[in-house]
Amino acid sequence: METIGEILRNRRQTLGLLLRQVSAYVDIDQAILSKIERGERKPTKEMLNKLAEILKLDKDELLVQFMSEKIAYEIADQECANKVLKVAERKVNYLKSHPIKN
Amino acid sequence: METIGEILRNRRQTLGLLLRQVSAYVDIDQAILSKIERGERKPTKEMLNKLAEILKLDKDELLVQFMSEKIAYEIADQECANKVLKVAERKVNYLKSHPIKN
DNA sequence: CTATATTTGACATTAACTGTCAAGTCAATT
DNA sequence: AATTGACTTGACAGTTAATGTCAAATATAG
Repeated sequence: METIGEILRNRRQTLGLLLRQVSAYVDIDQAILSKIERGERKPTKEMLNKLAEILKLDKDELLVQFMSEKIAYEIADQECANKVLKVAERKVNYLKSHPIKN
Repeated sequence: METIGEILRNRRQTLGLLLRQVSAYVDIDQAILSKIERGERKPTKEMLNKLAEILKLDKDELLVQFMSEKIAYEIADQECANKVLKVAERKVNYLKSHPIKN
């Protein structure tokens, strides 16, 4: 199972790009990109979009990977992780089917 | 669909308890409990456990409600919310089936 | 009106997150 | 071994977010 960081790093290397080049495009310090690739920091959505662009990855897919990873790590230690996800799904559908929010 | 806050408040009122009494048991300021019940603040897991005790609610169930609500609000605005949950489930199962972490 | 319950907001404290930078490691090359 | 280039690491400062405390404001009941 590939983490976001691994996806980004593998893709970057496949394309033969350097940290320096990618981080310049995304407009962040290369130290940050390095940390993101190693899972030490989390990218913002803006960064993700830029990364998807330069690495020619699907933006939505990358976002899904990112958010699901975040959630998974949040709850993986819980006995009831799967139940949490099931209930979350019900709540999401409820929220979606129901009009305005704040 | 009942929020955590509503669950707590309804239950407290059903039992005829005052904010003051419950907050004393949980050992927090009653202003905080008031805010929790109205969704303005999030309880910690410790608070949740104490609340479950004094309100005679199932701890695990309350935790599930809490975490799923948190997740639902995090992603409900996303087009791909359901996909995120599906992928998160796969990741959770992967993490669980795989030995140690950090 | 007053007494009790709850809500609200200002405030201070603390924790978490961010980006920047310089020094450090590591591998390949000369 | 010294140099070079790519990447990593940790200290630091700045910003934002979360937390608790308290007193004043509202509301509700009697």
